[in-house]
Amino acid sequence: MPATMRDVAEKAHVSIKTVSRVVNEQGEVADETRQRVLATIDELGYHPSKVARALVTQRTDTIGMIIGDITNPYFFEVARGVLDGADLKGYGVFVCNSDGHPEQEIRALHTLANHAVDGIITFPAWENEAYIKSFADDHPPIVAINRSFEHPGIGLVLTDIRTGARLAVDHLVDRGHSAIAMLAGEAPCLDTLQRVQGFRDGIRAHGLEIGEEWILSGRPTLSQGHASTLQLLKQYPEITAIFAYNDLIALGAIQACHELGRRVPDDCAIVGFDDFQFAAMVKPALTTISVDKYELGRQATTLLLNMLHKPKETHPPIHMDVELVVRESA
Amino acid sequence: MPATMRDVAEKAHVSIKTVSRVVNEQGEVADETRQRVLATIDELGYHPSKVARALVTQRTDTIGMIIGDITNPYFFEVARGVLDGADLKGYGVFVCNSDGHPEQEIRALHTLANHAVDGIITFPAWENEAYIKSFADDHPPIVAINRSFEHPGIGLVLTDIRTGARLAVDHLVDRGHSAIAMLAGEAPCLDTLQRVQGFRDGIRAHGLEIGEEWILSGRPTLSQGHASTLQLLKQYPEITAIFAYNDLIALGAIQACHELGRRVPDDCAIVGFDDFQFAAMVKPALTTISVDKYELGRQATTLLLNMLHKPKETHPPIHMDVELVVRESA
DNA sequence: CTGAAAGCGCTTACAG
DNA sequence: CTGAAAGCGCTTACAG
Repeated sequence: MPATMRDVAEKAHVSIKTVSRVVNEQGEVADETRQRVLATIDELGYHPSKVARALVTQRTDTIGMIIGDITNPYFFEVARGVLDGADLKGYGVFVCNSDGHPEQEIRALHTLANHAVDGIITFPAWENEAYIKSFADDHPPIVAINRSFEHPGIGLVLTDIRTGARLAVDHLVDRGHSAIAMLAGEAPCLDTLQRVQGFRDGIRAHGLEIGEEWILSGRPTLSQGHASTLQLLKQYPEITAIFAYNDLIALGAIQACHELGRRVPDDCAIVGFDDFQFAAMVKPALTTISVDKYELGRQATTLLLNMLHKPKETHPPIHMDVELVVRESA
Repeated sequence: MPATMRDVAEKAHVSIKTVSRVVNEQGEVADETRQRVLATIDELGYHPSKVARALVTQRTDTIGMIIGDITNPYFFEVARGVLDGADLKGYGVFVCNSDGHPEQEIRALHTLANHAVDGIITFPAWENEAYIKSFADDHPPIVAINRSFEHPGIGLVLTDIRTGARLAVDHLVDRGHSAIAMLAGEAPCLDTLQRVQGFRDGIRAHGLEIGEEWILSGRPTLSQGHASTLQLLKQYPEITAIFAYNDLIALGAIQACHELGRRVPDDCAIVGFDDFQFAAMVKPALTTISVDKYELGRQATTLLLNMLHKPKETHPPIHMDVELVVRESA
């Protein structure tokens, strides 16, 4: 039985509308009246109901975030940025987990819509491109991270992944490697495509030749990285360097190297991607491509809120830079 | 302009109430009518508005979660369990971040209440004990993790921390150590208290004597662990083993040992707490006290939902076991 | 500067 | 088996 606006109104001997006015700091209210209402609000411990307000304004002051793989630390670092960015602007965050399944992402999209979030931030499954575009037509704005889903109502935050992959290859070549393999992500996803493009850019620029069979796809997990590396190095022992889709895969690759008696980086150099929270703490410390994930989350939130508040304007994609961080693994 | 219940009703030539009945699967509806309504719902792509429903039922099918330190992987592993547990029961999760500040936690509590979440899961700041208890009196149920806040409306999930600390000491003594220091957490918090108790239990049981100056308090972060260890080992070089409040602190301690030219575990053994996601991947791999954080999150959610659905019943605290995991650091 | 009425999109008794 | 009325707690024009 928390106090309602009517309770405040009665106790303060004003109309409900006047209470609403002082709560929302809108319209002129006599100073004396305002003080009385404020005092009553305080006395009753009144907090306006967001639910009731939402029903009429159609805004909930809430954004939804769909996280792909919740065990991947990358997402949590982005999530931090989103949470902070939203909080700063008075928005709450409703979190869903798609576990990387396209159908679950669609379910999450509707869960969020039913809860009437004002906007959504997601790392869409590439399979959902068409669905999300049509979803955006009659739903709140969406910010898609690392996807080129150009469409009205969809804002884009894009990491310069291709350049990152290129930097990785350049570094490996610098260190004298020419037999460089790649552990890619899952197939036709932009994250993977751009890494592969950057990888090929580098290989080509340095006049190397790499067979397709040295580019392996797989889930972006530690165990996948482990398994793929085992397979790769057994089949092609001549490989001396690996560029991994992300740090988790790189970690798995390092484990595999240990098991195969290959020292990292001496017998096999490994470059990761993301520069996740513990990249510097593992053994050997990861050489990796760094992305400012927190800032990415912040930017995504800023973009989304801009889209909410200025729906008429165009909101160009935001680009995030990458950086090579050299540690021990390559 | 998503379809409303009235739109469906008009198009299907029934009353709004009948639509409500089929949506909620309550009451008898003629089969033919139901089919017609269902078809119309599908055709219009109708989704019931959670906010309208919430206004009348006073339930939002949403729980709130307040995360302490969002950079600490411990919380995210718990969060995964909460997210999954809630999703399984059709609940959404509204996430707030308190950053470990008591005032921010209070703010988060009210944000969640204003959004009318049905219940709240939090790792309360010990300073907020009184506040949270009185908050619980006229607000939705709360589940507090690792706090002995016994109070109506507050459910408890408690990790057997004291035993964990004891196991750590036993292990260190087993390995021949007698000069054992402790890097505790922040002062009068239950997490710290119980670890210190368990630590003293072990020291006493093995007939050792440890001065108070070998028990250092500090924030549960890597950099704090680093700084404290530097200070500790410079001042008391006779120390050969450290029990750390959590894995982050343990990691910092390991770094510090490296810098001081002390090998881990030979010159200084280190035991952590939590068994976080990368405990096995760091160098050296962490010996630590393992807690099933995911399960903890699941249990907390189950408890909260039970409290929601069976408010009359008593809901005894849930206890989580711990386990010693021996790796390389001790 | 302040208020009475209508309505946001649902559900809850109450009838029929 | 189905419907008309009231109301959840607010805000939005519209008056005065």
